Amino acid sequence: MTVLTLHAEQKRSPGFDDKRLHLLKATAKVFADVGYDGASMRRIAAEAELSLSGIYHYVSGKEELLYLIQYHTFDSLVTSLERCLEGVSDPRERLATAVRNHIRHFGENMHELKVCARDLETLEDEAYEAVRERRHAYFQAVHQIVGELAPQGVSTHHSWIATANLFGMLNWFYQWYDAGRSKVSFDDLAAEQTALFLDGYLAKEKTS
Amino acid sequence: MTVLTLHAEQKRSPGFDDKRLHLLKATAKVFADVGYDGASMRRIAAEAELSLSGIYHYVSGKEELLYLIQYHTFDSLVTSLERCLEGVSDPRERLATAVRNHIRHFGENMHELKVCARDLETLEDEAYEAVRERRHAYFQAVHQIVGELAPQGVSTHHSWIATANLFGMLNWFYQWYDAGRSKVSFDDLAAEQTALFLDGYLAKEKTS
Amino acid sequence: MTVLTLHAEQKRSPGFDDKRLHLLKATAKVFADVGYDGASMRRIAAEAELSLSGIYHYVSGKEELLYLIQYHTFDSLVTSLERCLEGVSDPRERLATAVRNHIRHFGENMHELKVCARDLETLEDEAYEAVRERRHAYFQAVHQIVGELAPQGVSTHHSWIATANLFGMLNWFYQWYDAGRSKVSFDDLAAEQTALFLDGYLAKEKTS
Amino acid sequence: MTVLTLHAEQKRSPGFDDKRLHLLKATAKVFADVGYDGASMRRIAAEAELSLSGIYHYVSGKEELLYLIQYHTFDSLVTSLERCLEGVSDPRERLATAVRNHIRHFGENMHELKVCARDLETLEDEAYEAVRERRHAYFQAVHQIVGELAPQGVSTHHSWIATANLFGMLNWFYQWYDAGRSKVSFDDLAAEQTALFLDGYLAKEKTS
DNA sequence: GATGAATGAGAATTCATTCAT
DNA sequence: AATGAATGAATTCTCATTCAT
Repeated sequence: MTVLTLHAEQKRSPGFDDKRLHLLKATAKVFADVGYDGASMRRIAAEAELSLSGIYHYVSGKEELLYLIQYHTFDSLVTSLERCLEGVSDPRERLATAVRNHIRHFGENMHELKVCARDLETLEDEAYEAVRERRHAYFQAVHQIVGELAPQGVSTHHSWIATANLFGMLNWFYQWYDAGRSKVSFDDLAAEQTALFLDGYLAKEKTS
Repeated sequence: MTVLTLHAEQKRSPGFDDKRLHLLKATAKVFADVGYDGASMRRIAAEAELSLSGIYHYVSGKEELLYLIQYHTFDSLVTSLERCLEGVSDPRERLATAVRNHIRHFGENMHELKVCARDLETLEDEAYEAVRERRHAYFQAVHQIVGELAPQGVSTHHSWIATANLFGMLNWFYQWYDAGRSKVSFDDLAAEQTALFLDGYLAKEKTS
Repeated sequence: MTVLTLHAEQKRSPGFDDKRLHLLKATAKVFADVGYDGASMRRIAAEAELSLSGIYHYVSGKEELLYLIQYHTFDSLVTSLERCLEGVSDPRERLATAVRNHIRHFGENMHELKVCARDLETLEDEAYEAVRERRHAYFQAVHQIVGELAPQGVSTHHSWIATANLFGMLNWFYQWYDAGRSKVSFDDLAAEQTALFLDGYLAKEKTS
Repeated sequence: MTVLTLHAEQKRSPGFDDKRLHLLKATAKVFADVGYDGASMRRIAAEAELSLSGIYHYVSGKEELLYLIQYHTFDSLVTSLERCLEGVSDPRERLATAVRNHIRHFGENMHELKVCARDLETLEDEAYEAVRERRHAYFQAVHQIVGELAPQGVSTHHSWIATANLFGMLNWFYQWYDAGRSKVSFDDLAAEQTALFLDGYLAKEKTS
């Protein structure tokens, strides 16, 4: 697969990247709806308002579509997290920031995140590894924030599992959050999840 | 679709149900590995050591396979939860029991649970509704336990979201738990997750 | 490619091999007409009076069709040559026998031979090697006969090139022989080619 | 198809014909490698270092590429044969000259000749006829030389078949001649083939 | 003169399913 | 009860070609 090389800069005509982004957005929508395997190139083409073969001008195939979506998503998460954390030093506040960043990103790019959750194991070989690297970079960034919350002698193992559970809380919400009907704003939800993680359900209730 | 009627008792030859169970187990393994859409009946047949057309003796088609796996899974969760809770009255202990039950079930039926998480929205119409009903029954049972933890005036809305987050924590673990390598036992993990939910990360760390 | 393993015995239902042979005949006709690349599976299916997907019951794909035709052809040539040569010891007569065998085979299986000539370099890897081995076995058998014609100190290099030229004469005839119109019988043609090779054009003319 | 009209002079910009020749050379290489049907315009463009659509400035389409290559090849053979034969009157020497001319041409334009051998029947209608006319002109020229070798009462039928066999010998060599490895020079090969045709294998061996 | 974008037609192949046996 | 044969529909992808720029 030459998926990776395609990610490298290939200056093409102006507007090329815009249209490609448009295609990726449309694809994410379809993938989110019916999954990678359930999605047909025909449907993607329809969603992107392109001809079926037109897709292959922007992308080498279905796999590359998935790759670009996933890589881009995790890369954005890493980047935006770094930016959000600048100048924030209080450990609790750092966690709150990370959760808020995650949930906002989720809310604004629900389709993409869903694709990252559902079809994480679909890619293979180099493409899988490239996504995995970004994903781990993001996980480690959050893991470090969690670790710094309780510095005195908490094992890495403990904080690792806690981080994994935190991500469970955060990521699962695509399963129950229905943008249209829900009455919780993203920031409120993030605050609630931060509190739940930091102080637990009962403690939180006392203070709320 | 006549998926639902097929679930009703149709006494066939002796051993029929055993073989059907065997088929469902094999199917769950394949679905868990490559997803519903990615799975071919041929591969399922191979995994179940049946001929391709032999499958259609036990089941009306691919959709019914998914239906039976999902319905059975949520139904088992509801049933086993009820049995586990018998005689347990302390609210915290009831939650611990529920979590333990969930995680044990998860651990022993990882394939099926993964199929329930990944391909939740694949079924349609009656089959979807039937599964949804069992799923909600299970959710409500746990939701009630959560609600009873903080009886004085916590809004249903709050406890609902807390329950959803709890399920996120619990269900996400198929994404990171590698049966072979992990050093946490299921019960230890359940205990940790219960503590995390009840007292939060910091509180837990103090007492551990 | 699993092309080679498929050639191994796989006892299937009775009649399977008959139908497969029928398919191969039809395929050879199409390949001979428009070449391997120019042939569509649709057209092959039509020629074989099978549904498009029905082909895939007998054969793993287009490549295997080509492989089976070519392997079978060279294998038959080797086998029939051996049988024809039994009990023939005069060197000139042995050559005449070989040429006659070749041309008869050609005449009766024009399509297949054409496919062997035109699309010799299409197959790859193991399939190519397997065909090549049979092809070389056949070439060597004829080469040996040629070598035995002039035993006293003719270099292998000379006899090799002479054999190659002989095959040129023999094989090229699919380019000019039109079964319908031609007035030469296969055996007459073979005799003429043998004489040409052995004695040259002028010598032959003197005696004819 | 307007293939034929395009061959007529259409004075375009200076350098046009040079570039077109370059394109034809590149095309012949690709056609020789993978055949007409196996060749894609994309690959031809890459080989010619042109943009895909740039090809259509020089040529009306894929078919015309094949047409030009084949027509040009047979036309060159006719022309160069005529020139070579000037002043040569000995019948045997005339044949030797014709063979030498053919093999030299072959050696220097292996790709083109291969395309003429393999994809002879691909063109249709007018384009096919135009090539066929040149091809026949060439065949007849050689046929006449062969006929003159044994003037006294050899039937045209006999000499026709002998000529066809001669062409078999000559043309087949693209199947076995590997420019890199072979130790025979083109002229030596031509001499050997002339001798083989004139005196046969055994006679030749006596004198060599 | 040259090319990137775009596309309709068609390619090989796989799919879930049916049915005669 | 069980299965091999068969198929229509749909899959991803490539093709030669056109056209606006």
